[in-house]
Amino acid sequence: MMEILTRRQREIFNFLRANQARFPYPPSLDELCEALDMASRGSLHKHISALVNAGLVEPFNGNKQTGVRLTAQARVEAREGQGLPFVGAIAAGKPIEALETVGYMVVPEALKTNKPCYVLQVKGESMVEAGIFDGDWVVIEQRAYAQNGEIVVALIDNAEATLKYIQQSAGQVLLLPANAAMSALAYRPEQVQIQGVLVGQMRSYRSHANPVI
Amino acid sequence: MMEILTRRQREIFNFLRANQARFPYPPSLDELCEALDMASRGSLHKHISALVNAGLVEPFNGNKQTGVRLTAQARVEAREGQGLPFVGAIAAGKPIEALETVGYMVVPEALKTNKPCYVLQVKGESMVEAGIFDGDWVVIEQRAYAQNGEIVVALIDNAEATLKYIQQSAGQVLLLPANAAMSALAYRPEQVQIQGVLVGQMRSYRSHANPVI
DNA sequence: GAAAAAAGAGAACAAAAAGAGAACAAGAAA
DNA sequence: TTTCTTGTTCTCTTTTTGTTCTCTTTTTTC
Repeated sequence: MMEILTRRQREIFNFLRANQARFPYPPSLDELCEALDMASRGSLHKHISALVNAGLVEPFNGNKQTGVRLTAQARVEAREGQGLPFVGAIAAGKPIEALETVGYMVVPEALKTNKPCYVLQVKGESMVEAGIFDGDWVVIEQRAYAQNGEIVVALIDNAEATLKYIQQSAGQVLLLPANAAMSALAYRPEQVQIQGVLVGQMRSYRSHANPVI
Repeated sequence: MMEILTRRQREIFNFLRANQARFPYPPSLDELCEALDMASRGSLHKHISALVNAGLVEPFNGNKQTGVRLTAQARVEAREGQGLPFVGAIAAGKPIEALETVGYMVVPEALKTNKPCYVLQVKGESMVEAGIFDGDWVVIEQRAYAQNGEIVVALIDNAEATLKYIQQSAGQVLLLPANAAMSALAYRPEQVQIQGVLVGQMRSYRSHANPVI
């Protein structure tokens, strides 16, 4: 009954799971062919049939319905992976490590990468000229290095975490605010630990919006 | 009784849902035909009938009323859908009515309200000082009125749509950009039609992020 | 390398869905 | 009245979609 999936079948299932938000409506076999860069509807049908058999995709003519849609079970599984960890606010004098995961926040696909990401709330005015305001949420891709000019979460002297533009050169790391009222700070490379790079930003214009689920 | 909608039926339903406030009055079948770029009223009628059957659209002759209007239930369902309609970019010289629902975008709870909302992509620099940049996505609550000081999507002379601060007084409506290089514009109240109010904003720092596809 | 399994291309087919267009009655507007 | 718009019902054609084949290519396994 519950046959084991082949590699390609699992590949297609993962594609469906990861991209269900891409399709406004359950995709037809033809549409899926294009999305998967396949030329033959018949070939794809073979795979989808296997997924139906495995209980991961709704059968077509069982319901009189067109389009490939995941079963409820498969969908729940997909949603668990949708939220990013929300680790609270980026507060001066407090390393990110000290921040626990407070909850999870659903973030649009376009605002994250396919690497591990987390969400921070911004405190302070240091990046206002970059369009990042006090209270905004930022999506951070977790990594320890950055390109010059990127906006990073940097931990300074293992004590203070800030969101700033970074400019690295031999023997010196510059952290540049986007605020004419503040000045750039220079550090030795060993003082600065990159905790992630900005990949997305969000703002609510409601007074008491609560992001966490 | 509650039949399952076909793809086209759901497509049309979503169109209605996303555009209900864009029609001053409930649209007739002919008007909808034009909006949907269909040539045959009879064909559309078939779809609308299916929606009536599904309890999503008010029956015509039940009420002695013309025009297609959603049922109360359909409005509730609008909230259950996880994504908001993404209606494309807000471009100068183009009324919002002309924009179709291009797709759907998953938006954090904190960035929307419990009223109908939709997502627009911002074109232009008129709101940079409010932290809204070219290419950002904004979440708009669909309503026809606004408080002074709110940022609104305004349709001017039924032709041009923009995102601006609004300042209404007797006999005059001011639309204020957040850009020192641009100047405020004054209109008579009847020239300005409010299409929605800004409730959320998002930005991606990835190069080619596509929210809907 | 041979055999087996998996994946793919492409054609053909039936059913469903979508669409065009005509016709008609009821009502509103001129 | 006449004219126009509205919803409604038809028939007919076109397009889309799932399904089932056969055949070829690629990958895996022994």
